[in-house]
Amino acid sequence: MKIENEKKAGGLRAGSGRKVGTGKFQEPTEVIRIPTSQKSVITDFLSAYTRKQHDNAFKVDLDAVGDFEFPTMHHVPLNIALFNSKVPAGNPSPADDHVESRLDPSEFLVDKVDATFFVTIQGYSMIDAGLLPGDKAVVDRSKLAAIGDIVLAMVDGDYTIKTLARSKDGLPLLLPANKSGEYKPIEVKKHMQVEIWGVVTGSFRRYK
Amino acid sequence: MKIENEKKAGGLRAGSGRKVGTGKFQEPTEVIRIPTSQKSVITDFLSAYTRKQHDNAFKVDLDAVGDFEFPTMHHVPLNIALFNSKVPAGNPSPADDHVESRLDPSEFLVDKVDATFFVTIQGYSMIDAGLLPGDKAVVDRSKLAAIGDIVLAMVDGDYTIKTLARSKDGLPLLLPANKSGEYKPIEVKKHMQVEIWGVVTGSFRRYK
DNA sequence: GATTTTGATTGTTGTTACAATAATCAAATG
DNA sequence: CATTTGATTATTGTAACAACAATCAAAATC
Repeated sequence: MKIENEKKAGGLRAGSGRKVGTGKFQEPTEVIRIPTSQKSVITDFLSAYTRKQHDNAFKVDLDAVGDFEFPTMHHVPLNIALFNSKVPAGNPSPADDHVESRLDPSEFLVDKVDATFFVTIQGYSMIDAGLLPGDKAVVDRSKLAAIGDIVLAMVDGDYTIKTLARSKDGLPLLLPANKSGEYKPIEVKKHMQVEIWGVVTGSFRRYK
Repeated sequence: MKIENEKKAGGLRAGSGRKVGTGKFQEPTEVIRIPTSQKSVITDFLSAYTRKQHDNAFKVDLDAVGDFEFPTMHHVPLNIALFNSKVPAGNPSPADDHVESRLDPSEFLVDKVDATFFVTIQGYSMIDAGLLPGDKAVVDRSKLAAIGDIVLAMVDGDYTIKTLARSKDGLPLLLPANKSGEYKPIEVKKHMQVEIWGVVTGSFRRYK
């Protein structure tokens, strides 16, 4: 037996309904079309982005939870000879002695695969640190930035790589490494939106 | 008055219709939902990606005989999270060089494993080429050295890394890359024992 | 009066559907 | 033989959707 309108606990409520920003991205979304081959790349980027959003929102240690993760690197280990350039005169052969050690660039450069990403350097602001345009900077999100570290920071929406320092009044300072003086230090003021995304732990490049 | 089937130049044609891969991305696409704030970042990434696809199209066409196939030469698992640094606001220049697809540093740096070794840089003679003391230079012995290449040479029993050039009289010249003038070019004379050991194809370092 | 239940309401999200456009083919035309 | 033509199929941006999740305050219950 069904009686209509017998009970009505619900109904029209002013201001009811789900609130904006309660979704995965905590902000409005939209739909775009992408090439299939780049889907995983973009979803990786977005998972990193959402992770950051959640980090900032809750300030909890998500590493313990392990919900979010970068793809694991299926890496084929290489072991390539590293030579000491002070090889004594004579006829040294790379196949023989004088091998300082054997190393794999990926293992050498990357500590935590799931906390590491690469950024391509633009501009000459860090040239004195040996970072040229086009170089790939290895960024480790898991490391705590210390004074003197080269860091990837987002300042008012733009990414920049600078040396982290502290000004006399205690506020953070982002220093370029370019003697020319073309690039100015960024003093972090209260009103600025600055976030340290990670510490630059290494770099690599190709010449040819 | 309409007469049906008066003229029909068209009609069913086997194999007719638009071909796959004729779109902007030259590959299948799909739809994903993204946070609105990241739309420009992702569209930048995609525009740079399509630009690269088009650049490569020439090479592909040369040896592509059968259907459409991408040169899966590096089907080797290469990974690590993408990051695409945002193009500075107000700068509409295409972001080609900021595109990072998944990257394995070892794959990126080493072409022929058997012909590659590493040398640790000492001294500041190549600092303007971005080679600092302690950096690991990637040396490929299989590549032919050309004028302008950074090479590992053995001069009278000592190893040195310099830029290969040619002097006015046609003899090889090994140029340092250091504006300070502290390091002098090495003019290769007849009586000298000079051997090019390989071409420096890349480098890498750790900061922390 | 305080707490819990309830149903309408609204945002989220992954997917599908669609319409306009673009590319392609071979028969028909000239 | 070159051009026109209309059917055909892919592309692509967007709209629509369905299932779900979150929220509210009235109603029911304690």
